[in-house]
Amino acid sequence: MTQTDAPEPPRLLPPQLRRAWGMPQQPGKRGRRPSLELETIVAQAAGLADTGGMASVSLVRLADALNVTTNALYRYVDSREELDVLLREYALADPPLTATTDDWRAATREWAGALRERYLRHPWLADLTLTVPITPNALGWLEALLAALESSPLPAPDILRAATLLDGYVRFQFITQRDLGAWTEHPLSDRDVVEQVAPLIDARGYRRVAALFGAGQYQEPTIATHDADFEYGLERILRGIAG
Amino acid sequence: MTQTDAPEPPRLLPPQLRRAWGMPQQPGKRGRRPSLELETIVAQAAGLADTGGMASVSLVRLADALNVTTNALYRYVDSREELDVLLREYALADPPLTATTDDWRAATREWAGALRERYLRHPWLADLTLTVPITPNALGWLEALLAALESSPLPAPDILRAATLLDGYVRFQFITQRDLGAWTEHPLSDRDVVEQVAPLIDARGYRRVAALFGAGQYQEPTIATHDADFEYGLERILRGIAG
DNA sequence: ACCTGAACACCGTTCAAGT
DNA sequence: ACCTGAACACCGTTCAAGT
Repeated sequence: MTQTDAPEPPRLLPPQLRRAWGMPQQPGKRGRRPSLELETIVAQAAGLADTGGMASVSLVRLADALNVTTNALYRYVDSREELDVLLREYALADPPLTATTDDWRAATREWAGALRERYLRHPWLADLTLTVPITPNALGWLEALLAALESSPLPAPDILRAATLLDGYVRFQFITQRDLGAWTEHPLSDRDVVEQVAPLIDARGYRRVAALFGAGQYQEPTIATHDADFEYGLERILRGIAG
Repeated sequence: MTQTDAPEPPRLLPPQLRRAWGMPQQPGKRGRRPSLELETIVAQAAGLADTGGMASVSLVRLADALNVTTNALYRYVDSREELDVLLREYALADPPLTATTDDWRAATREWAGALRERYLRHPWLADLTLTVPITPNALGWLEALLAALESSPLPAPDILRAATLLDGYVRFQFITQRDLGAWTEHPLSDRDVVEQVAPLIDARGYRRVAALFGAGQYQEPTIATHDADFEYGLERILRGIAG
């Protein structure tokens, strides 16, 4: 007896995606009612991350903050990995509305600025493993960017590449600034260290790097320079795209 | 009694940097001779990472592979964090020689290609936390890029920003391709899933994303398209920089 | 069906020995 | 000075209960 005439049960999305897409897990089953909502769990996790960074988010601490046992969380989430996916979705909630302007540069700049704000608000967003957008909010951001680029001179096959370039730029630019900032606050950035390293740099013959060190370009970035640096790279990319 | 007339002992670099710069730790002290070399430890760690990814590198497994106790490693390395710094240096060993050409675009392309090869050879390089270059090999790469950009039309204050842009581009471009590739091999990329997600995308009104899905642009990137995608973004950046 | 208690196989790190 | 043994405070995850 073959299986062919038994109608294929509609294959479900993997649970990870199902949850991210907000689909009910086991609709209408009965028994003890859950004491938590998935949303409050994710919100709590985001709160922990906002306060102490991604390093302070663990299932143990999360459960603790929710007054539950660690294991109880596995009723709501399949794994730590899925929690991360949901955290990403949380930070990307309410993607910007599709722009209606004809000025694709302005629309793209607006998009990039909005995404950058998400990173600034939830710096841990940069710590989540980059994944191909397949979840609703991530796709919402992609949709908005595609809309912005629609009036650009780009040929169709280049639009996704340009979108990837822009999305990646916002991300890595934020990371660079964040880590550079962390370094500046770090004891290692003491003038002392720079003075210690300088002769080593000279010894290696890195004269261009030495010049940068000498010019103090490695020190004390301010918010103003942060914004200017962000704009700089974005502008170059826009010009490059415009061809 | 003040401390002022006691000559300040020459402040040493933090041990982390000292080791990365190859300076002897406690020169000439005597006692039991070390059974390991720092270099073999780092090489072994890199080997583990090459084989099983960054996730398979732990002090426990590393010590095991070296036939030592975990704690013994602390004679050579201050912390796991320092091991990561040294791993980065390992992957960036022998930075490219400073280019002598006048063609800054060609030189920059060459630089970017060389860095990309490092990522391809040691994919875990992308998993290490990005830090401000203060170690010899990282600075060597920066020096080479600054040299390449020297004949460009960039004003001096923009050179470091352009360098950051290029360095970041190679990194995030690699990450994007790697993760997209991992996703394509992943069961989630089944045609089934795409078919499952498609109606959800429609329901959200993401018509541009839906078009991409329909066109199959989300599927099966090849090495050829990888190279082409890399070139695409690099070319845009170069054009943007050239102004 | 939910939640707990107990347990497992891992982490990185520290301390008090031994040689 | 090096290395070991033992211990600590953490991880994520699984299983067998209890209600």
